[in-house]
Amino acid sequence: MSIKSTLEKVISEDLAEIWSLLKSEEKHQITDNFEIHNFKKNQIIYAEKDNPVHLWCLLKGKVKLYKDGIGGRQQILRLYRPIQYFGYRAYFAREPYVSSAAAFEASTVGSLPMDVVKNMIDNNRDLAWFFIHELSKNLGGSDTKIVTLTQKHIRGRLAEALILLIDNYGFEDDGKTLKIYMAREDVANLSNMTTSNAIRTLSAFAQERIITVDGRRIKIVDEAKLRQISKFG
Amino acid sequence: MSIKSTLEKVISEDLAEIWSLLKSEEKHQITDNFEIHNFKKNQIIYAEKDNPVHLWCLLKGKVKLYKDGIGGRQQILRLYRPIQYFGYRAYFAREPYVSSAAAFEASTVGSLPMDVVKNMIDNNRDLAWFFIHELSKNLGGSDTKIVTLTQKHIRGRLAEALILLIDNYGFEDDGKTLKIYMAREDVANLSNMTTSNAIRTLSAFAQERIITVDGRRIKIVDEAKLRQISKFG
DNA sequence: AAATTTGCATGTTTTAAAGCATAATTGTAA
DNA sequence: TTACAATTATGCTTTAAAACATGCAAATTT
Repeated sequence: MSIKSTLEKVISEDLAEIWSLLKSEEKHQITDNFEIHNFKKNQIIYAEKDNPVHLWCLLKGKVKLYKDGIGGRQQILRLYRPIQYFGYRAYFAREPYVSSAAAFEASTVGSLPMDVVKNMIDNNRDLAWFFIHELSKNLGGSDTKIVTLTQKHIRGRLAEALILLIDNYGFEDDGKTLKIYMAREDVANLSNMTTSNAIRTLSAFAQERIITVDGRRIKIVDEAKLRQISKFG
Repeated sequence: MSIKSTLEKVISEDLAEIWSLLKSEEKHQITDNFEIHNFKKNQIIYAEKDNPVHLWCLLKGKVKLYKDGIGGRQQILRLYRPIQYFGYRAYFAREPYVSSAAAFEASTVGSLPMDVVKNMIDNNRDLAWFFIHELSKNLGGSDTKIVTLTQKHIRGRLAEALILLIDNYGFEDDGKTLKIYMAREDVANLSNMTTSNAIRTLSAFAQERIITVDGRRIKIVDEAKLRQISKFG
């Protein structure tokens, strides 16, 4: 099977959501310009201050969007799973990236030049709406995050982070084990706390039988309790 | 002069940015559906959890977009000046508002039903781009805010808030006095701190001759120093 | 297998900011 | 004009979380 037909297969099978919005000339535009990249665990896909050139599409693996802050502190802003798109905001805002993207684990990512995307939006109303919708959802999420990360206490923030992980990556077949395995440091960077406090608070949750922890394997035992802690703050 | 022609005048003079993007049928659609409202100081324009129905356009005055958090603590997310648009994000995200909008001072605001806006976007590529661009800029701003509000110290956050006020509302004719007069509580809500600490830190800045404070009149004496404090954190 | 690094865990100390109390001042309504 | 409420100002106390220190275990490298 040729590279090109493999590509078309991957694209047409995996990009369902956007793909179905496209006309056939647009599909050609994509297959001609789409490139597939493999990133290793922790490899950076793009970095803050870079100029946005591509739309990125996560095909396989997990990707984090984060921002480096003060004293090496990192804040994870959003998590991506297949099939999701990222890296387009800065281009639309006509500014360099304000955040960085890195592979959380070995990942396969497709790229498409943003000028191609721009042309497609110009000629496809549905595609324009797709991005308006995505941007609007993300903006609501970030506005909400501003308040929860600044006002909730450590336990509330960690509970919320765990719920985010559930919503984003779901459970293993047992219906309890989180389908993402991340370092304590990343858990901390997700919930705006130090690594020490992430460890401490995870231990506390385990002691209270809200979760069980076995290395990076986290089992959610009492999701209701978790949501309750998240709400209180 | 009839109400309608007044309206057309107001609209065509003040809505320059969007207006110039419109075709003439669209202009009629607007004048037929556009309503003008007056809000008193501190009056709420819409509230969190409401369903978004209108696009709002600030014609005169100042408006804050904010979110009520824990224990009555309020976080100001964005500030609007004439002529700016707000209230559309939630509609595009197909969800209720996650934040509230209130007049900071006596303000005049125009409203236009979002279904009209939707139709216009469907038929006007430039208008689609206008919203994609606005949403993208706002998302970058919120993502940045997440990090500065969680990681910078009080002085850095206040300095940043003051710079935001400069950028948003500018100076009086003297080139030094901030063209917005807000309660210490609002300064606090803008920079994620308690009212006490906003007062304390403003006093500290005054003592260090970075600003002068006379009631709600804030004069920026040393903007460079302010930017320096904001950067350090 | 030994050595070294990396990540996890937990206790102690320090500190930035919140919380609370109390005046002083200003604005506002009766 | 007085009376009342709201806002601003300042000092003192408390506390949540960071910072720091140390130990242990697992994973990697040599």
